[in-house]
Amino acid sequence: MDDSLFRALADPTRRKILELLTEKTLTAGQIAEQFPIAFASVSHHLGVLKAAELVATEREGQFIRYRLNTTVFQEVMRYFMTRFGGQPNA
Amino acid sequence: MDDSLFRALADPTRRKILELLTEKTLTAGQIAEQFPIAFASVSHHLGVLKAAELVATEREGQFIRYRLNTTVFQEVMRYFMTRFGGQPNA
DNA sequence: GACATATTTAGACGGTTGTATAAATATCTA
DNA sequence: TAGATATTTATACAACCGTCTAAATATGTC
Repeated sequence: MDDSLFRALADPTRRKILELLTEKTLTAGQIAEQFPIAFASVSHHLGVLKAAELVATEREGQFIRYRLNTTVFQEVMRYFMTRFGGQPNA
Repeated sequence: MDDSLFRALADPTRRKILELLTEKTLTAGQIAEQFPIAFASVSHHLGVLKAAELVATEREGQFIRYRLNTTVFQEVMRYFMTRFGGQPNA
């Protein structure tokens, strides 16, 4: 399991970004304006999420549109199911 | 969702500890001897896992026995299922 | 009580991380 | 091309994190 994935999930701002993206795709600006921190800081978080392949991007003119990469979430869920989804220990 | 939970999962040594505990319960020493780092460092990791309630402990004479807390894992899986388990976005 | 074993706690240290501001890059419009 | 908007990159800095050694705590044995 890739370490960058869990590290990316370890920050609450990044998890919030992911939750926003479950509703609909959003541009970087639309995401940034929902947080009280600087745009550049949100951009940094987006970079972390993208490096972990939790999100994907597409340029749309001046804008860059972000969407969830659901494939990787399936990997995360499989990780938990296969390792920790069994019977409780004695 | 509690922040300590994802932060606890963000370290590979701690994830390895959790995987060891899926097999059977183990004492702190049995866990520590499986890693190339100092016992005190493993003890620190165990403290983080315990604070996140991913593991629980029980004293057994001189030893302290660690076991998985499967309840919290169910919460983690529910988090992913409810938020990211749906249809891919357009 | 004295000593050995098991484990945690305290304090220190270097590397990483989240944030900020400023500069750079990319696109659009006139 | 010039200027406006959207976004990222560069740089800096304080806070956090993983690790270490040493000391402290707890239990068992003599």
